[in-house]
Amino acid sequence: MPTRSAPTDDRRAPLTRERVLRAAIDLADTAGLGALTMRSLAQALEVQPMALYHHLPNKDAILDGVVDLVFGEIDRPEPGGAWREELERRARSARRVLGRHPWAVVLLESRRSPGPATLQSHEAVLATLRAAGFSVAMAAHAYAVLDAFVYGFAVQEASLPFNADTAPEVAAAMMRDFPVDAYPALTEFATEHVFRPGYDFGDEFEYGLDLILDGLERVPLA
Amino acid sequence: MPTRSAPTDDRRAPLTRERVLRAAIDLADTAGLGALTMRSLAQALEVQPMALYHHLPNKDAILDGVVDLVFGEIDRPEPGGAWREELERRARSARRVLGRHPWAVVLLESRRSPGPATLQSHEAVLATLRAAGFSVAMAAHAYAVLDAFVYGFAVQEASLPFNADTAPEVAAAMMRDFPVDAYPALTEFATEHVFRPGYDFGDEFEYGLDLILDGLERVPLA
DNA sequence: ACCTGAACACCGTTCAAGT
DNA sequence: ACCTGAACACCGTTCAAGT
Repeated sequence: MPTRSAPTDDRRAPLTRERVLRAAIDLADTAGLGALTMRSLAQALEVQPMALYHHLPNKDAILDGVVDLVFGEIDRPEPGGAWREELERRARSARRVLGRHPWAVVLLESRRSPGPATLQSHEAVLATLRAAGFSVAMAAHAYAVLDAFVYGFAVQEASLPFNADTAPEVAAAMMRDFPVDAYPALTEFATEHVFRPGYDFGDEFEYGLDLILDGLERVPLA
Repeated sequence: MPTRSAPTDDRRAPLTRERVLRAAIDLADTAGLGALTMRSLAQALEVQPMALYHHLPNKDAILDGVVDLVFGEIDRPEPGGAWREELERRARSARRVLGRHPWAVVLLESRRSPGPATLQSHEAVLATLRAAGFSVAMAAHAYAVLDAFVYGFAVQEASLPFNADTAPEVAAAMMRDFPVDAYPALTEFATEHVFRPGYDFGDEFEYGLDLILDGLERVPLA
């Protein structure tokens, strides 16, 4: 180990594109996307705001870069492997990564200039499907339905006002002034299922993923 | 008809919550979500920015209100009807509405305080599933996978940099400096399918919707 | 080559005031 | 009751300058 303090004194390391993007992700993870401003990012890096513009052209480029790093965290399927297992692994990884970076969910699918990690991710999925015998048209169908589900689920999960642990308190608060008569099915749904101890919305992910993969398995590949 | 000019001189009508929200939707439809600021909204209503605060507490409340109006545009399924047809109709309607208001896609599932139209929408879906014999647990599965797909698809569609008409030009521009060797599956996918005349990403919606509804039909309701 | 300081044209929002 | 004017504490970004 040449330098023992590499991880701690990197506030003094020279600014690089990489360091700026990593700091941006840290900031969004801890304080949310709204707290990610050029000024707060500069402060986190102990530098003046204008120093950032020397490494990235503008804030949009920072968001593009950050999205590509997040895409890079998602496991890629192995072309040539069993397609169902490989796509399952990728889907679960995507959900896990987006769980770590909930602020990234709205960014991921809305950026217009994909970076290399994003392209490699798409490449790996398509190559896996083609290697398994899917026609180009069927691969398009499969990818569209799978990705819509994975991202849609991540959006819903990221916006839940509670998790499995905090559900009881949130439930009590919501029910206090909820017009139960106007929404009987919703009330039944909440009181008898969603807010019961043991219910975890996250479990719906595996159900939906299986349903979609079952459907893709049943259909002719060409 | 008591007043012949009701639709045209409503710039002079008194400000109401309703008028503010309608103007906000118009502004976002024509100029995007980024152009929706308190100041631009006030200008569209020919009023000073601070006048808005008399009808809505803050910008967040405007976004909440706008989301609820958009939810209100989505057809609700009829409980007691054939569940598959009813949910299909709702899903198609949701996609159409989100196509009209692409800026709303990122807002719809990320707001924390649902309005009455949002609650009625959820109520109608759950009531339809329950009336068709789905158990509460199965209704939760069905709703989660369907909604994740519908919103996820809308997100993807809203962020496509092209539509069926403009695809050829966009394709040519993208291919000019695309590293085809690094992404062979992606290149094949683009040149032999997605950018071919006649391909419409929107058609993937019907494929995925059918696949999911087929899956739900096959599964026991309880 | 890399960073800074001051400024510009924006934000959402508060507060005190007008009618 | 409803709207306004001026101000505050923020934004992203440009431009000219420092080392």
